[in-house]
Amino acid sequence: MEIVPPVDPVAARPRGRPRSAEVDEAVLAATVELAGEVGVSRLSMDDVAVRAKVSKATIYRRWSSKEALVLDALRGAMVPIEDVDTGSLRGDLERYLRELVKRFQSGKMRDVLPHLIGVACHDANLRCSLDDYLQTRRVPLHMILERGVGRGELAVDTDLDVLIDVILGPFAYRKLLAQTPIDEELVDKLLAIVLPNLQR
Amino acid sequence: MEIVPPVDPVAARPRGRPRSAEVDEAVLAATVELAGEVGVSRLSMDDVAVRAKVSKATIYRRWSSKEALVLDALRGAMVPIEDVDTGSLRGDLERYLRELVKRFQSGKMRDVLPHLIGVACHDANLRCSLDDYLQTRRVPLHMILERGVGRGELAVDTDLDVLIDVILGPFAYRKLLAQTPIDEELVDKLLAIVLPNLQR
Amino acid sequence: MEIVPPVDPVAARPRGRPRSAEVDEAVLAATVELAGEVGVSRLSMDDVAVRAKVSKATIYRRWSSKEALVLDALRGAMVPIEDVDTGSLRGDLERYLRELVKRFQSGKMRDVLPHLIGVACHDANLRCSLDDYLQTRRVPLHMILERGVGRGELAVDTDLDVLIDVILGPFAYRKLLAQTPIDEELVDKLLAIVLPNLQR
Amino acid sequence: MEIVPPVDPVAARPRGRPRSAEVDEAVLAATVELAGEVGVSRLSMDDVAVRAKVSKATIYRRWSSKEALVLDALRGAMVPIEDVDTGSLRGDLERYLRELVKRFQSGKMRDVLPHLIGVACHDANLRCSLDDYLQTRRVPLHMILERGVGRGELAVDTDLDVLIDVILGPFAYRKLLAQTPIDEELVDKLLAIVLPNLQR
DNA sequence: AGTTAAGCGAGACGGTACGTCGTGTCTTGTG
DNA sequence: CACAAGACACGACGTACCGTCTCGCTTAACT
Repeated sequence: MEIVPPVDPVAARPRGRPRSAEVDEAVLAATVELAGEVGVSRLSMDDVAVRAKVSKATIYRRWSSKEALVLDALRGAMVPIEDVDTGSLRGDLERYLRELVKRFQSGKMRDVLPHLIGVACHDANLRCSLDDYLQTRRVPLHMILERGVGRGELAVDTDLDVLIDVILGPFAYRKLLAQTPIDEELVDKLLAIVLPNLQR
Repeated sequence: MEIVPPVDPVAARPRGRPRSAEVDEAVLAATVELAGEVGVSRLSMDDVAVRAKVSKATIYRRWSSKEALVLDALRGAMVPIEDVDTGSLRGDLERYLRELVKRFQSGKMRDVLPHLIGVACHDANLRCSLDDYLQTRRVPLHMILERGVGRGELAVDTDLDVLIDVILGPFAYRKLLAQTPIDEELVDKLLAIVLPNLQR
Repeated sequence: MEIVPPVDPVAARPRGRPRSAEVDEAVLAATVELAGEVGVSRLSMDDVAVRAKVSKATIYRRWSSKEALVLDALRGAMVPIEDVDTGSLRGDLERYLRELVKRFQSGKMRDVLPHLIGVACHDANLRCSLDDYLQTRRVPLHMILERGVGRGELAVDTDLDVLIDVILGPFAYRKLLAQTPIDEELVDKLLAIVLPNLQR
Repeated sequence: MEIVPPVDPVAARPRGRPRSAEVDEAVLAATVELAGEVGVSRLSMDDVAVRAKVSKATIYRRWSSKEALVLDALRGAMVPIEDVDTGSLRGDLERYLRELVKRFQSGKMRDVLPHLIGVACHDANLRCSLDDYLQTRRVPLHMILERGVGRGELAVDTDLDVLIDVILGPFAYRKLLAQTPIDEELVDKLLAIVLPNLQR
């Protein structure tokens, strides 16, 4: 999303005044603050600029649109879930999903995703970044499931992608549509439904 | 979403000139047309008014915002799925989900939902109507599952609501987030995961 | 301005329900009140209708436009100045102008005229009624001046119309443009300038 | 009327991008054009914006309302009458008033004043600018009359302000109220009434 | 007494303009 | 060059007012 090209460590020394790193921080911080306060769709670039004590042009020099900025802020605010091998598929999944619940419960940037998916419908660039973002949730899950296959806990011909959809689907559904709570209970019941059927 | 209160079955005739039914039709039709042509977010109230040959004030008299209107149009465009008892849980579910797939595939109003859920985050009224809308999908499913419990195909202590989340979740996930295809294959694999003991 | 044709005492009996006289009063009263409170240009027909406890259609059945109504209200609020023969041109003029000053000082409907003249520019109907209204000020003056000619206090070839313009002009100027006070002092000084030059 | 504060002669350079002078010109020109074509009251800000190839927001950044804009345009369109000393009060006045007649006859912006004075009643800002505008007509007259006093053509104790009201009053009356012609004849007869002792 | 045409209250309606807001770009002067 | 400040084009927003209309009810005068 960033406009800045990947800087070649040597050569590629851009000419004039270098970009201030403080600006990036200030803008992202202001974005997170405002998104939390008024929601993403009522967050305006002018407000972000004022809050970050930065000019709008400076923001647009780094992010191509409001959504690009917000997505970047979201990504920054998203604490990754590292994949730990607990020795069993059930253990791995349980650990992973409990962590996921924690992420969902942390209030900040709550309505970011709902807003972004609407915009992503007609913004290929954002669409792409959003996919990218989603992978950070899918990838560890994929590894967990692969280990399960390796251990013989899952059939070799299981379609892991669909299985991931089935596992993450309820989270998406509750978050985006039903607005029902995402909690430990959901994890337990979800695993109770899905796991027994997967055992070899 | 309509502002008109539920009409008292007896008397309760509102006083002045009654609202024209043609206006409702024209506006909803124009909304569906425009949403299909340019997408929800590029649909403007001015355009709807022009297309429906209606004044903007008239639209706002009935719908409190663009989203309220669009949601109403969405509801009208949503063909319900009737619940048919095929004799088995698997049969019922399969039939229901295959119908659901068809609904998702029909292009019109495709990006309506993604747009609405962003707005519903800070619009209690819309939130409420959206919930209402979602029930249209959950209710028949609930009946199917209840029949399954009755037949002994599902354990009596199954949490049907979570099960519905698990069934509808992958659809929501693919539609709203992953943008991956929603097709017959998904139905097959989803059922294989959720109902393996009932398989064959 | 009234749409009702002058009723032929005999014949011309209109058929259906006769118009209510109370309505006329209530509407004119409401108009005067509101014009005094918020000014003519911020007075709206809807507000008048509410205040008079009357429907808008009923108002428009009697007056063709907001301005027609306001002009009618203005005319009703305008206390005429009767012409009294004091025996001398100076006496007549002085008396008349002092009365005129009183009329200008009475606050009600203060900004009616300013508003109407703007509208009259592109409303022939109103233009006509306005001329009519202005005559009620000019006619008595004309009589006074004619008596002056008769008494030999004015030259026979004096252009009375221009003279009236000169006498009323300063009032119009102060009222509409300069917003400077219209008081006894103005009368004295005006007569001091105009009268000596008119003596035969 | 301009929102820009009176620029401090020294420094006081405002910070951001300076306002474009072309915009002012384009907007004022468009206003004069449209006012001439359709009249002030049918002139809309949207039309002005389109004609001037400028955005509405830009117009509102400079003028607080339609009337403020129109008044500014009026002021620009008003060709001043310079004061020439012809050697006599009568000569000066005659020359000045004949020029004034020409201004009134020039069609452009004809109904601007009638429209503005209605609005000025409840718009202190506009009221103020209007007074300012009126001074442009009074000041030269005042100088003429002062010279008249200096020459002994007018009594030293003459109230010049009232005299100006008497001179300009008939113009205002005919223009705003009576809509009767403002021509050379008026000048002659007005002077005959006001300055008979100086005649011939 | 019943008929009938108009008056009337309520409020929907088309149309038009309003003034504001938000996005993303552009243009200054300054560091 | 980056940056702050803020002007700018574009386009949508939701509101307000005008004058007309469409209901159902009421009121008299005429049959």
